[in-house]
Amino acid sequence: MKKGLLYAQVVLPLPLDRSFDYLIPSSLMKKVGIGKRVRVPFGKEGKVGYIVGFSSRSPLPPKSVKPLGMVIDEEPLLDERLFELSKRLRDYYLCSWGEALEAMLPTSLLPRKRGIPFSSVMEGPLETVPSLNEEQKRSFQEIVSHVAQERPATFLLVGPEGSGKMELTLQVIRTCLEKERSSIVLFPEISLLRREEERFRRRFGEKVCSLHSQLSPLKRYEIWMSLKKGNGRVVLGVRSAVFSPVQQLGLIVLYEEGDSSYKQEESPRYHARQIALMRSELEGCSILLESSVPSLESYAEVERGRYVLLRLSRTFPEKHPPSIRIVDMREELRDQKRKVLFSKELERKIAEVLKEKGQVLLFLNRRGFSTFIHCRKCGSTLRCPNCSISLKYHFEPKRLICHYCNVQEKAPEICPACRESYLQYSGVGTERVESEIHRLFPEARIGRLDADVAKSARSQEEALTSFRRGEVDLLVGTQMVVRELVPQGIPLVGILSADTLLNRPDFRSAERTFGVLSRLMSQAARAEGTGEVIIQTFSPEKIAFLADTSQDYSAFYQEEIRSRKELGFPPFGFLTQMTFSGKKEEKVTSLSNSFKKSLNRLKQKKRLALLGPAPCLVYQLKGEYRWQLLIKSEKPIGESLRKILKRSQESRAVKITVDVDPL
DNA sequence: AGCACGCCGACT
DNA sequence: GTCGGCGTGCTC
Repeated sequence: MKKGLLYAQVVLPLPLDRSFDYLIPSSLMKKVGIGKRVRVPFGKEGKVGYIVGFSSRSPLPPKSVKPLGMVIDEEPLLDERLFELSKRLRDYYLCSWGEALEAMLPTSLLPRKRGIPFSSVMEGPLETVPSLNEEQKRSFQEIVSHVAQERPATFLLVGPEGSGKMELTLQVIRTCLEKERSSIVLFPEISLLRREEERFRRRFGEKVCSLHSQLSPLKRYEIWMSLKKGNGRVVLGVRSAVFSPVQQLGLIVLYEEGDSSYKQEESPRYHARQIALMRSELEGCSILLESSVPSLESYAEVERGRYVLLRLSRTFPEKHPPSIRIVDMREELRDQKRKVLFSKELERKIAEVLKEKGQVLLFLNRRGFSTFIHCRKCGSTLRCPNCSISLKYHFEPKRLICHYCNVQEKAPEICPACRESYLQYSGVGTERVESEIHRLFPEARIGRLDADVAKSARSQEEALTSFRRGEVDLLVGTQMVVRELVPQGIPLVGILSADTLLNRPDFRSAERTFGVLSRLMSQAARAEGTGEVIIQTFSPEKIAFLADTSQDYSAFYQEEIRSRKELGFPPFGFLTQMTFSGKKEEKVTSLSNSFKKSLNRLKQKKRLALLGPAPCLVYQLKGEYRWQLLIKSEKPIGESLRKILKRSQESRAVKITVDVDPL
């Protein structure tokens, strides 16, 4: 410690945009250091905070400054680079410094938070390295030339499942290891990580470690500390592992880079890809983004010459693309005089495939049995008491459930408003599809996979493996079935309502739809015979375009990028979403309006476009009113926004949340 | 965020 | 007469 520095500046794990000064007792003078954790008196209980700086004077009257309790760490938990990263995280995503630091540390180092104990140790003989084909070799050389010469670059590796993306990754990592460089490999979810884990271990043995929430807190802590010491060289993990304290970081890999789980939906609302880019700047590592369907943002970076595009095609088995049928549900409605779940064509096709002992996959992105219940007498709809959302009827557990706050009620026999028994259950979810299939095809063995089934990891895995093994003839599911299920391909894939994907009030809805359609279509690609995809929709023209371009990403890209440019949405400029929430609606609206006025002063200088304030899509959530304000800007506006926030946050009747680069 | 303090409504 | 609602201010 330098002489004469008396006060330590400490940040705390609270949403407070400031630090607190503490006197450094002479006994601790040798132990203090930037980035070290300290126990400090704070309020009633005291807290654990982080030293972020020192000063020789404090603006406070001397007797109101309290001394540090103790210095917890011998060495700072985060080295200079990660400490610097915490500042960038704080500034970019507008959280407090303390929150940023906490997000970077394993939960076992945070007070009052614990993970679920789990342990997996696996050792086996090291695997021999398969050779790459010509196409893979070219991509390999390209990446390795950057990594080896320490010219960091970001690569976008595009290829279908079975094109050897993972093998290529393994070999790049091996080259990194030869250069004493570590790697971080990120997966969207733990189940995907677990699927690849063994392969990594067989290849790299003890150099591999996994870092995720299923490990016991102690294990997590041990792994984290050993990484810091430079022991682990290949880290597998989900989103938060992007902060792994590995030494000599050479490469960060994001598997399925467009997956929305890379975005954290609580403060700090960071995106792992963005953090990877920050680490690349600070530590000079390369980034490898992988996907079967790249995100529009990443592809745009390729077009701008900032990312390097690498393509792989399928190796073995060779697959034939499926035939695609788009069923116009307007005609179906006209012919059958009522809304139907299955078009005649889809029903006939399911019957055919089942008869030939083939498998069927049905996709519908709505869970539950009925998605809304209304009274035919008085017209009222059954709504959640806390949220402005219609309640969904779930056959299991035969109750009405709110998908936002999870409130559950008994399903009423009579209308709660008019007390008559004219309640109609309509709107279709996966449970309803399951029961309908059961009625139409009583012989078929049916499986279902959605968030309700996936509540336990085991039943999720069960649903998948029983379909893979052919123990189930027909699987109905939500988003969770879009990744590859059967390596040889599925003869029939039915998309029951493409409109529920497309008609969402979100500028990314076309991209989302395209992603789901492309992935489902590749599932119907078969090594033997021809698979078929039947898409039911009320907007056949738009869906036809998205389906046709599924084999040609750049055609989709050209069209979509034009509309993004027209509307000024990403990748053209930045988006920041502000949400104002509180129990008193007029306070919420007035604060959101006055916030807009403050922003208006910056409008010219920073070239902002302000959309709203408008009620959120779910404008009542858990009993609170919510309004939002969307800010379009050319560059990040964190700094200006923080200043305005500081002035506006005085009233606590309204909570303000900021989401930078919202999804 | 958590906690204390302080000022107005329905109750043992 | 009290218990308790949540609006406001403070934490080094």
